[in-house]
Amino acid sequence: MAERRQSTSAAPDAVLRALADPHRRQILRLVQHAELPAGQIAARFPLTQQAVSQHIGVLKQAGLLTERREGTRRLYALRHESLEPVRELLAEFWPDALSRLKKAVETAHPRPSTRKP
Amino acid sequence: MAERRQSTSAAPDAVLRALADPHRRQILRLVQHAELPAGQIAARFPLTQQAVSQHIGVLKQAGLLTERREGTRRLYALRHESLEPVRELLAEFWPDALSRLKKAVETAHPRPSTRKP
DNA sequence: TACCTTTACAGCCAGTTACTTGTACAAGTA
DNA sequence: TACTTGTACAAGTAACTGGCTGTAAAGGTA
Repeated sequence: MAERRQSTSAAPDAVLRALADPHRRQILRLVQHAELPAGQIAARFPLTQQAVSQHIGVLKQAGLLTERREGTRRLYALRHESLEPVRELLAEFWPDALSRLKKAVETAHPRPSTRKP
Repeated sequence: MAERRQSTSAAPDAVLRALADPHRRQILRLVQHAELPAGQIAARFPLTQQAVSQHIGVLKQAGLLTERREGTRRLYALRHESLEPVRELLAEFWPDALSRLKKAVETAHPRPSTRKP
């Protein structure tokens, strides 16, 4: 069973499972606006470097992180597009959320007139 | 040892973990538009009734399902609002997705004028 | 060269998950 | 009452997860 999706997103399983951990979400927060080396990420947690490295591995495998090597360091950053499966899931199960998001966007960044004729 | 997860906010964890399983997502698809008794849900899967019952339990515990008893049967339905943590997560990590959703909504349901004062 | 820094890999372990089979219980029906 | 149906609860198990410690490898620096 479990037929393959032909969407740009692979199985959403890995993405959702990766996101279902507070440590990993915190890692994403740290790298969502700028790259950070693994060591600096690890320093923010009450875990060993190795444990954080494993979390990074999970996020990387889910496609949520980009990795760039610079000398001995590895710089990580959030790959925003990889959240596409989450958006699809929301669109499928809670289409009403779309309009709520729409309102939120309009309130946050009101545009003069961007409506379709 | 290994101090267990000190959940910053345990809310999204249960929802995301519950959603990170294809069987459970399929259950949600079955009940997203209409109630269904547990037995009819179970009949759609190549699993035992008990296994599906456990999946339903996970979804219920995450707040994703409502339960209504009718005689010996228990009718389940998707509780859409429980996807709120998913929406929040998307808003936090992929704000650009909001405008993409906004466009999708505008294309689907163009409104005359519904702006906030 | 030797040493240090940065990071991942390997192996171990306890707790969790996703199943299974067996059973109990509540609510209809004969 | 006894029987059937619909469903959850209980206990067992293999595989997975998330932490740990120890170690190796890649790349700088003296």
